[in-house]
Formats: sequence, C-alpha cells, structure tokens
Amino acid sequence: MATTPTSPDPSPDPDALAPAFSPLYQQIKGLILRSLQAGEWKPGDMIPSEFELAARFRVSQGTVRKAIDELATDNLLVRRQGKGTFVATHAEQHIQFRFLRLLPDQGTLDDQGPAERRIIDCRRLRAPAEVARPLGLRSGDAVLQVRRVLAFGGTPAILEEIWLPGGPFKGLTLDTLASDTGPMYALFESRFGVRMVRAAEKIKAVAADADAAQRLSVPEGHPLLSVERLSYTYNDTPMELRRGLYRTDARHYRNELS
Amino acid sequence: MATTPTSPDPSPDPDALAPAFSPLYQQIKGLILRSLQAGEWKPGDMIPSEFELAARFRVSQGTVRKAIDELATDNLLVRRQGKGTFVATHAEQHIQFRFLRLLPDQGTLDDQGPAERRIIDCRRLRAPAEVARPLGLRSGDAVLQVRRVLAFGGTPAILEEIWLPGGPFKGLTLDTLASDTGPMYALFESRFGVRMVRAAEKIKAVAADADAAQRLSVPEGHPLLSVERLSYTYNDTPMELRRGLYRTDARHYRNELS
DNA sequence: CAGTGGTCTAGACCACGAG
DNA sequence: TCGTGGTCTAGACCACTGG
Repeated sequence: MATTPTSPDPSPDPDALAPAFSPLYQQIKGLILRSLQAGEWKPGDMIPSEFELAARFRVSQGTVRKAIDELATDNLLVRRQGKGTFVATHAEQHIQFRFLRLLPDQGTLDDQGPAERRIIDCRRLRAPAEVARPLGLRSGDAVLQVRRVLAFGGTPAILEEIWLPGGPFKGLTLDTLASDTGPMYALFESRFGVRMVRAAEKIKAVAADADAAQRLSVPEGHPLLSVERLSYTYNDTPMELRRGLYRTDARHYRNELS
Repeated sequence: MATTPTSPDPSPDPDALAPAFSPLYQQIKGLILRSLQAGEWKPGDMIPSEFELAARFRVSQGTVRKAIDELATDNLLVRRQGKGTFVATHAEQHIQFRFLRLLPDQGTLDDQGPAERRIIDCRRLRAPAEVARPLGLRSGDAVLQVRRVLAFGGTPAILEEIWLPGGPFKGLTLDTLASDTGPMYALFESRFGVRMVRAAEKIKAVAADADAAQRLSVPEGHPLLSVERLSYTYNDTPMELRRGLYRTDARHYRNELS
C-alpha cells in the first residue's frame, strides 16, 4: 500500500480482462466503504480523524482526505469542521426530505408542518415477478408490502405502495411503523441496519383508478404523477421498491438539472 | 493574492455586512468564471494549463487545480487527461441529452435514433406576466416564443413551448431553427453566445387539452407530464423558460436521487 | 519525445468547536 | 487550549495524448 499508487493489489482472477488499476485514494475509499458496510461505524457516529485513518492505512493524510471528500459528496459521510467526520444518517431534520421532491406550488418552505401519515396495511406476501426482479429476488420470495397515505394540512397528497425484501426486514410490522414518528428511512437504519444511499425514479403521468381516486379524494381519471422508486444500500444492492401516486394540483415535483 | 489565503482582496464596499472571506481557490474559481463569461475562452476551447493559470494568478498549481475541480463537477469545464481542460459545450454527442430525461420504457439506450423535430411556429411577442417574472423581465418586454413537437420513431412524444428573452436572442427566426440540426442549446452557444449551465424543473401530471391532444395524437384528457423548465446561464441569470408536455405511455422521466 | 492532467506526499498554517 | 477539518504550497512521479 505504501509502494506505487497503482499497485493492482494482489488479487485473484489473473486472467481477467479488467485493468483493475486504481489510485490509492480509491482503494482507501473502498476500505472505508467496507467499514461502513460492516457496521464498524454506525449512522451518526464520528469516524476516526484523517490522521488516524492515514496511520491505519499507511498513507498520507491528503490521500485519506481525497477518499473522504468523495464519500462526502456521495452523501455517505458528513464533514463538520472543528468536530469531525460523521456517518450520514436519515435521522436529521435538514435531510428529512432528501428523497421526497414534492413541494407546494405556493408558500415559502415546506414549513406547512410535517406530513401526516396513515398506514393502510402491512402484509407479508410472496413477491410477484415485477416486484422480485428489480429487488434482485426470485418470484415467490417473501416480501413485505406496506401501503400508506401521506397528507399535508389534511389534504391527501401521496398514495404509496412500498415493497421490502423479507430477509433484511424480518420483524417489521404495522405496529412498528405506526408507533414510529420520524423518517421511515431513519427507522430502517436504527432497527434493521439498512441505510438507503441512493435511488432511481421513473416518473409517468397516469389516470387515477377507482381506488387511488377514493384514497386521494380526486375524481376517477384525475391525472396523477406515478413515481416508481428503487432505493439502494451500500453495494448498489436494491433494498426497496416504492410506487407512489402524487397529487399535483397544488404541488409539484422539483428537479434540478446540471 | 500571494499573502494569507483569506485576504478579502482589497475591494470597495468597506461598510458592507458581508464577511466576504473566501478561500483562495474560490477566488480563483471566480476569476476563471469571469473569463468564461467574458468569452475569453469559448465553448469547446482549451483553457490554459494549470501551471499557466497558476502563474497568471500567482498561486500554486494545486490551488488552481482545486478551482478547476469544482468547475468541472459543475459541468462548466471538462478535463481530458493528456490533452487539457476544455470549456464544456452542448455540442457533444454524449452530452446531447443532459437536459432531456425522457427515456423509453423498454429498449437499451436511446439508440432509437435522434428525435425528429417539427417546429410549429416562432413568434416575437410581448411577454405575459407569468413568462416575464421567471425570466427576470418586465411584462410586455420583447420575447420570442417557439413551439415545436419532438417525435421518436414517428410517434410524437413532446410538445414544447419555449420562451426566450428578445435581447440576447435578437435575430433568431424560424429559418434559423429549422435549418439547424443538432441540439438547440448548441445553437444558442454558437449563434448567440448563450451557454445554458443549469436548470430547474417543476413537474406535474395534467390532462391533455384539445390542442395538445391533437398534436400528440392522444385522446383529450389523456394524462401528460407537464415539465416547466427554467434554464440559467453563467451568473444564475435565467435565459429560457420552457413548458413541455410529455407523453409517458411508452416512455418515462428518469431521475437519480442521492 | 514533450506537454497535459492525475496522484501522492509532507509540512505549514488557519478556522472552528468544545472544554 | 487542544483537536478537528480546511487551505495552501512545493515538489516528485505516473499516465495519457499527440507529434
């Protein structure tokens, strides 16, 4: 590790086509990532200082810094000057809505108070094919399905259907969810050790069917935003499939392009 | 500039409340940005090497590097190892669809061929209030309105209404647009010196009105994605307002959250 | 081969937060 | 006052590109 920066790290797979050359700081990044996955440092924890990590990995502080820089821009770590570097968590006020992009058309911030949550049901099912595939499961594997409605100021705004793999979320019940206040992703961290790191969404415009119309208090056929989200944990492992129907009469989905 | 890093740079405005302390590399970033705005280097051009810039600004190469790093992650510059650092441009194949997030539900890449474009009209108008405000103009100021339809494989997919400030885009005509192949934002760069740097979109689900239904070959009332985009040039100056209606029967709007 | 960006190091000093 | 991250520097060497 202290030799040339691009040492391929004596690995198996000698006849592989992959170049597998990577800069030292990328290797360090990988090592830190492994510690995160292994739970050596939990969400909210402070990780060792840059100098400590530099000593542990036998590299200079600047190299550790660059690794941490990237992990911080990926939102896996949070740097706080004068205090230390911390494992990112969903249990923070200003991070609450990192994955919820629905904002009111009017009005300043989302200081309309938090969303009111009403859980419809929470069932243990066998995964249909179209749910199993994106989650990397096999059809028929055990999954949890949660359905709920989010409302703002008494007006229903979101109808969601959440699919979770049965293994990692063993023990999740309606009571667990109902008795919990705070972000659902924070619950996943504290109770199941599952941290959502990134997500991809597919958005369409659809017409409300009878059930959705009733639950969202709109006429049948009313245009709704369909948001299908696949969320990933550390190793790009998909861990949640979420289908949401958003009312967009008084709200909009905000997106920044750059 | 070669003294302490946080020297406020002997500037006017002595009684300002602003702290105005900023790291050297941020100041360098600002200077590079000014050269970009001033057109010292045009889109596609190679900018001076890191050492040249370091000499010009009387700082070390590492400081210039950090400034360029940020400009590169903001997509204002593109680094090419062994060649140099270049001013980003929309006139590149792999950057074509940086702002168009509509992808086919099935199918590999967007190798369905490029979009077919049909311009409906291009008119010089006085800005209505709801157009003037986001563009930072006054109601009644001269604006250009372009309407067009994009189709993929013969099927119309997008109906767009584009509003541009009359000043910067003086001389833009239907012929200019019609005779141009390639990305519209590339045309803006080469003909008007306007480079779009970032954009914000507001997305809703709406029902097709009679006009939209006819132009997009869908029944009236069909759910469509309404995408309202405000695009900005260098100084966070809004330069384009675009209202699009997207068919999402066979396509979806893709978004990555992190 | 020369020129460019990319990586790594080592050391100095600053800014911030907390005791 | 101390420990943390933040900035800046200077110099060495590597990797890629093109003549």
